[in-house]
Amino acid sequence: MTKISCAHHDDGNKACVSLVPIFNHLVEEKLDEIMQTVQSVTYKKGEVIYHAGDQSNTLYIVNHGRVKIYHLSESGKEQLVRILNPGDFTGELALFQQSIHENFAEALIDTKICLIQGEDLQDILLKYPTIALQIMKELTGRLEKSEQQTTRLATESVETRIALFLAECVEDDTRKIELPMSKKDLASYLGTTPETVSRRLADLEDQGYILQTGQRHIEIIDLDGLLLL
Amino acid sequence: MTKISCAHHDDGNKACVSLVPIFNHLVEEKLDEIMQTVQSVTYKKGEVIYHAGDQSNTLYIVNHGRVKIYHLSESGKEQLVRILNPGDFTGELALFQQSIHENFAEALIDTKICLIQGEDLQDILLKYPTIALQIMKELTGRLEKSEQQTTRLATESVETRIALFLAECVEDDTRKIELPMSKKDLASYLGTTPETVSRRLADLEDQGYILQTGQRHIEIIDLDGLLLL
DNA sequence: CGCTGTCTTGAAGCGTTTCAACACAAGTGG
DNA sequence: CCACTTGTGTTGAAACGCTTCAAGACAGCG
Repeated sequence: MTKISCAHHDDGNKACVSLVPIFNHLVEEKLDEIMQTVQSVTYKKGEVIYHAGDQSNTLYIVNHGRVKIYHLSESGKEQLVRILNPGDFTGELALFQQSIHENFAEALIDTKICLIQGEDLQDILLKYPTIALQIMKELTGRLEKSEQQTTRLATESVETRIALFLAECVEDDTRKIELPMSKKDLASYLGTTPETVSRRLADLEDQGYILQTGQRHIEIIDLDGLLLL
Repeated sequence: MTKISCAHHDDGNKACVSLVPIFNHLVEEKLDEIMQTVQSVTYKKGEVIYHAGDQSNTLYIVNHGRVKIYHLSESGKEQLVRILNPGDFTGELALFQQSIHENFAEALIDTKICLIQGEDLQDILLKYPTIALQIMKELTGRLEKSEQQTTRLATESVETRIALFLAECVEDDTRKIELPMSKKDLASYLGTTPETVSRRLADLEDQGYILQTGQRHIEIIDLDGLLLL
């Protein structure tokens, strides 16, 4: 089902590696060296990349496509942890310990992933500390985001969480946003249910803050108002 | 109120730096070098180390004492993000960007903190990549914990969150645990209210899972039972 | 086109919050 | 050392927000 190709047999990998933000400040020669250690795998939409409980010491880097990381609780409730877009990576804990995945990773669309083994990456990091700094930057950013999400779940109402999420989706200039996921997944990410998301969005629309235009399309009418909720 | 001392004027700093897990694999000579860049500050119980909104590019390492990091929402609700014990650090985002604190840091007891400026630390990391790996390990651990906490807030009931928290407080051997914080702070950490914590703990006691012995002391009667909630 | 999954809307039920009152512990000053 | 003060912890009752279940509308895809 999945296609595995070894780095030095696939020139496409070079594009892959150089695509990744954490590597793209490096000169050609170093990139070649790193490529030697990289494998790549492709997944079709809906395929599971790893399961909770799987053991692994591999770093996964999304080359192209889109991946969702989610958790299943004992009671069967799904919680979306994050979405990976091209250049994003996951599995970093595996760098330091033979660890067990807590979450599931699933390809949302056809996706190509680059793999680096923990030991290989550790060698690379010791040799090229600037890469380590890049990864640290990415990790601290993600940590900050995760703690922010924790705080919101703990202290804000669903309406406020939705409003803040929408506000963060706004690109400069345009007032129109496209939701990066289905409302079902959005509900899971925000720690609520699809029904409640639907109701609160309808409320926000009634109150004149937003306009729902299509399945995943929303127009922000009053951004400042949203942020005051 | 707070006492600032420069590293090379205070021999106590050597103990400080070598205490810190991320540094304690280094040889003497490197420690000396790092010490040159370290400042230390002491805070009395209750003093605020930094405020949300403060600008900073400093890494804070707790030498001795205890610090709580918490967030205040617009509505005035407090959310405890984490507790720092000796050897723990915070402010890592500041390494890469002149950033603004999202949270407050407050000394829970008399506390001594070591400070390293972002640029200094960046130099150190490039020179001694093993330190970068240590910090990455710490960051990934914290990220995993934060995502776990997010997931629990999103999918588990207060009772389950309390049960899981208690289970994690259990040291091997003993069944008696000491809560690492007040019940008020625990409520804030778990995203609920002191009243609810009080009620759910009473429930757990009625159901025979635990025994409340003192203000911060709980005896676990049925650990397996707790984990099945 | 008809299937399947996502989205919406309604009504009932439940867990949690809120407010208020009281018990209790720790810390302070007379 | 006790009384006083302050903050934490407990318990009750009412109110609220969210979830759940069920049924129907809608969109995407074979």
